[in-house]
Amino acid sequence: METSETTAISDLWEMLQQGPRRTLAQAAVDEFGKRGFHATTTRHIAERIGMSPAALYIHYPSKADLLFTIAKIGHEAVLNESLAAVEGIADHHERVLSFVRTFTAWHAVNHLLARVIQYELHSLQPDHLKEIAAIRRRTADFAAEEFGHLVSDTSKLRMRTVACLSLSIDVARWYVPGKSPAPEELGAEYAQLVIAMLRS
Amino acid sequence: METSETTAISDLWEMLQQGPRRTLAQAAVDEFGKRGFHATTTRHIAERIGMSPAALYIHYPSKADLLFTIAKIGHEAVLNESLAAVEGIADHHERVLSFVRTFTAWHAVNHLLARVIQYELHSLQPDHLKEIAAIRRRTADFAAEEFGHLVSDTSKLRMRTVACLSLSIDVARWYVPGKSPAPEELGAEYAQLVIAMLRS
DNA sequence: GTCTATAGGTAGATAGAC
DNA sequence: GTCTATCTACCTATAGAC
Repeated sequence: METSETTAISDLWEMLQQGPRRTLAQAAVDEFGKRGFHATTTRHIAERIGMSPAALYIHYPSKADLLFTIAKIGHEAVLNESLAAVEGIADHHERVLSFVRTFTAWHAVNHLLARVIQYELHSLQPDHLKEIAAIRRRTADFAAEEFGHLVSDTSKLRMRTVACLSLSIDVARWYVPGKSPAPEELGAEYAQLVIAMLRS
Repeated sequence: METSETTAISDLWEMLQQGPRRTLAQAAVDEFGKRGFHATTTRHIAERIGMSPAALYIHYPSKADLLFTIAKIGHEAVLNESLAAVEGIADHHERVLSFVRTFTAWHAVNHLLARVIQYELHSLQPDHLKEIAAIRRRTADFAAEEFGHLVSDTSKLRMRTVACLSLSIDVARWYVPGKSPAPEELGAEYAQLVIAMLRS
């Protein structure tokens, strides 16, 4: 089965209709990802797309809400792509391979978005964080269930799950397009490493 | 050999004489680590130790310089503890085990400091970043040399080194004292995982 | 060396014209 | 819906008393 990553990635922003609302969110991802949420001003975001800072407030009630929108889209995208990656695969080993390939490649391709959703949780308002945490829990639970089929010692499942997800998430921190390995290559390599970690 | 982690950790701030300069840096680590550099104000830091915001500027020329001081101390501590961890050990396998145990445990014990030094690089001034990058390179080179003795396929050494260091560094992101495994336990477990990754 | 008070700058957000 | 102009608040950093 083709994983049709390109299609999935172009669908990433589908829940925002195309137009200024989407354009602003995409610009904000680049700026937040580069400098961090608090170091980024509404002027940075607006300038990047040739608008005035005031334009942001027509489409979002606040800068904080823009971050929340991005976080929600990003986390739902990771979860949905992970679920889709194992769909129709019966063999546990193959399911884990496909999941880790997809999860890792996603963090490489979308490394700026990934930085925002993984490293700016503390910048979310409490009510926003609560909603985001629920999505993250679903992703972690899914991973634990998949990994569980390959870990014999159940007492080690929790720590191994954290470690395996952690390995792929951290790609967002160091990944440099052009310099780092291609996302699919990295995903394939990391899938092997995760298998080695789970079986050890 | 006892790794005498406690001693090493208490020596972490040795390059700052005890007094307000050290107190300020320690308070800043907690605040920067919790909220991020740009979200933290000089008032947050000063209030935590019962001083006025102005007091900071007696001991540091700027908030940016306080971050640089912290980054330098942190990165030098990681490097020095890593080098010390393998000292006197001849067997390559044992050296890697000891290094990973120490490197991982450091990021757990000092997870707030680790967050600052690993996730706030983009908040450093260009000249400061250059100096910090040099220390990071020494640590990465050291790791690559140690790991190199356990990786047969040399074409994979670079990616494996990134992955193995990445795994331990990301501990700083998710570690919660009391809830997460004890640092030494985590270090021992991660050392096994790294071995599995390198040998696979 | 530490404080209070404040200068100078800039951020998020709003008002009102078009 | 978008802009220009601006308000209010707060942040870094300094001045000057003690």
